[in-house]
Amino acid sequence: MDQRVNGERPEEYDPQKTEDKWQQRWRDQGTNVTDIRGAADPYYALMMFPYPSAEGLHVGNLFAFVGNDIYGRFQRLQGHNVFEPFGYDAFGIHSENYALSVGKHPSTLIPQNIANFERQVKRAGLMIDWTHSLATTDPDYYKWTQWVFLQLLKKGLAYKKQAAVNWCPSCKTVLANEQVIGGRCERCETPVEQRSLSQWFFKISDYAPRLLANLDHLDWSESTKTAQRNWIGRSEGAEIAFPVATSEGDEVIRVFTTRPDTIFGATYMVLAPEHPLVEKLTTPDHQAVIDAYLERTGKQDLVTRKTSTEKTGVFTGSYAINPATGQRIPVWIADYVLMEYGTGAIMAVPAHDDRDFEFAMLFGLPIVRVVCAEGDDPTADFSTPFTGGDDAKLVNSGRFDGLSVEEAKRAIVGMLAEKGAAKPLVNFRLHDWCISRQRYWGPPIPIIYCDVCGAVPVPEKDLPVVLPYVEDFKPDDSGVSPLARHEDWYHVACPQCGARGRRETDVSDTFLDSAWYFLRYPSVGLDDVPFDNNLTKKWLPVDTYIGGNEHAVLHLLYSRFVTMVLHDMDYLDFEEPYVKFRAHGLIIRNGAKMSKSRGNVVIPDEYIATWGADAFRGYLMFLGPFEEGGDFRDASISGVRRFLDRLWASVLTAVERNDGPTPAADSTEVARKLHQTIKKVGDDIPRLSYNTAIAAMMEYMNVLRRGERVPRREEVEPVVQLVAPFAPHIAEELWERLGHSGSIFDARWPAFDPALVADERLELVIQVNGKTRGRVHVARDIGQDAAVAAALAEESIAKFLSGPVPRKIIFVPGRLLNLVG
RNA sequence: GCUCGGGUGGCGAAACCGGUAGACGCAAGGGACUUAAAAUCCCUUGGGGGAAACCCCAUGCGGGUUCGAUCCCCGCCCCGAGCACCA
Repeated sequence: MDQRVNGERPEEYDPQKTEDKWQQRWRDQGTNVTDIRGAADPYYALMMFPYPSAEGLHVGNLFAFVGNDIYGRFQRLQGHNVFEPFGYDAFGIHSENYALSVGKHPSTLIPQNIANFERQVKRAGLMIDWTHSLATTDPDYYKWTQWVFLQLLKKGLAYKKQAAVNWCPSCKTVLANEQVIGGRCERCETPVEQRSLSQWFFKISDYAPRLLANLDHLDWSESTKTAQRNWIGRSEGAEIAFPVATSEGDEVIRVFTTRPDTIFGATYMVLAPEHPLVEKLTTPDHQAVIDAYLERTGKQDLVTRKTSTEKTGVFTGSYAINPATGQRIPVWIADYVLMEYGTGAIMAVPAHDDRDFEFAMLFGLPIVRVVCAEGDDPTADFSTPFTGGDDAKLVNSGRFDGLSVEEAKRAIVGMLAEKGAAKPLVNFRLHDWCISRQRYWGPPIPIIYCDVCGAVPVPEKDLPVVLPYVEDFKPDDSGVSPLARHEDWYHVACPQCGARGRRETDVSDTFLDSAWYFLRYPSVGLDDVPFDNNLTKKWLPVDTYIGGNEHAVLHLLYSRFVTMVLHDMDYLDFEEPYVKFRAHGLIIRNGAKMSKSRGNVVIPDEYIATWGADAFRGYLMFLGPFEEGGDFRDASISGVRRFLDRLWASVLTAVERNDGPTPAADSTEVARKLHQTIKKVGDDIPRLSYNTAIAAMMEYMNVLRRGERVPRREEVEPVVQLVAPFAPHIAEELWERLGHSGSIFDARWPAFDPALVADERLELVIQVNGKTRGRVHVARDIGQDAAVAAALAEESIAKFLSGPVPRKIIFVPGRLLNLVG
């Protein structure tokens, strides 16, 4: 080493040794245990808990955890009592499918996986309070998951209905809408079929307006909020009644439309195949065709239905009356109209809707144009529907001709409303949350069916309904959970009347487990309440939440919903669970997605063994912006490791240094850089701009080590503190060697001197006609006239001006001077 | 198709409010140390021109606004993620 002081080779940095030592000490001294009851200044830094897979911790998980850990450690250095808990989302289809594939029971596999995860997470040096960890599979935990179900039931927000549900023929279970991706099962990609089963639902749709409105006030990643807005899917429009033409009764077809202004162009109607009026409206001569169509569409799986672009449909033989024109229009059935949205029926306006246009062209139905762009000929032929345009005006619409689209919407709904034929309506795409799973590995839904009393909730005092050990937990085609095979468990007395009863055999969706876990963490260990009132007041809502955007619409929406319900039932005094949420980016490997099949998955253990946890953490944070993710390249880790090596060497030499004179000018430059770095890192961490924070520290080390000078203690000590959130082990070790006792995380973040942050001399950029032509050294507070004089004094700058004096001067104090001329 | 990101050297990236484009790091080349190698340290490194001082070009493409555009506006192209017949 160049910087050795007395000729001896300084001790080399040995990450394994340092990291073992400090992990041991943290454990022994309870460094990371939060004073849950006594904390004066609580800060809840939460990361999404993982599903403990058999493969172990993925580098993507670790990326998220480290990002949160840095944030949490930084908050602690600011003086907060930081609570950074960890747990496992251990129930669910992933675990069960894996257990099936290796022929073992999940109740033996999951504890193994958790032990492995815990080892890996500890090796990474996260500031986790292990005295408050949980697994959703603990009866102590799912007791309260069942309790949450009972609260929703009590509030009238849980109900059972026979419904067409998404059925995965491979996993042999019902899937929530969110688990169906492009018509396929999100786990196994098998095309999803429709099945009719009796299922438990949560009325999340009742909360749609609030779930949407609150988003405006949340400090969340914008991309996540957008995803939720789209998922909730608010549309403003009107419900309009079309009387059926031939019926002697007063049958009407109700439709939802966002374009009531186009009603004069509604030339036919379409019902979804499952629409209840189909039977009534089918005329005898069309019966055979309709039956054949229903037979065909009923059997279709979701992939065919959702990916086929071709329109199909049949005429019922019946007509309805367009309430605007009074004309008879045919009523068709087609599967491009969905029963789940709106009323399951539409008025078709082929001239102004892509789908209706395609359908009308295919079946030769009339197309009437009722909206035109300004100056267009309404009678001209057209080959594509006209769906919008700011200057659009109504035509062929009687007394509404000439109105703009917005005016016409109001006027036409107003006119129809007077006749009782329409009302303004807001629709949401968000469907109720189906929580029933005909599977084994989940918390049993706490319901008992009694022949006398019907569906009876299990009394809260009898919770948990323990998931019994079932040797053969393989799901089958019956649509009944494997739990029904456990006779002793299945048969039970009715808690109300004592008559013979049977347990509900479905378990609940994994997303219910994770919808409330953040409420439990502070209260882990308490068995008489799901969450203690005082602890909840102290710690919640969560201060910062970090996780992946893959949960933007699933977990994050459900946990908001459950929190709102518990708030409405006076269990919580807040209705939004996460004050601040940031979605981290995705890590790819050498430009490609990581996947097992590509064989390019980064296993953290190997890298940590080679480079040390601190260097690995640092590299993960350095490879790209935290919120955007980045490209993991093996060769690049050495850069961060070299930085730590240099920090180590510099601190050791500074400690050994015999204090001699340091050139004044030099140390001033170092001091300025140091204070600028303290400011920069302190600004960057709260913005999650970890990559630039690390770059700033590297830059400082480069300045510090320039030339032959030996660094002074006060020049390295603050850097050790800055680096602590990123590389906690080496920071602790160096802190100790600098003569401190106790954890560096019980010290305070260093302050910077504002006077040193600002350079006194300024390199003013001189532009001529917007092009940089030079820079001059001037006093920081130089005025415009002096700056211009200084610039013109430079021949290399003045020569670019066409005349002796600039025509125009733009002066940005402290930044630049632009001379035009 | 719709929504949201993104496109900057050989590579990962930076530029925070419209003001020095490429910080920091990797890789590469050269040098020092070494019997040698590794490690370490120092130097060079967007492209083109020039002996040099310097000059020109350059942030996916084409326009525009501006004294000045990676940044704002209009029109395209490409990549990624999500949603997808939602009336």
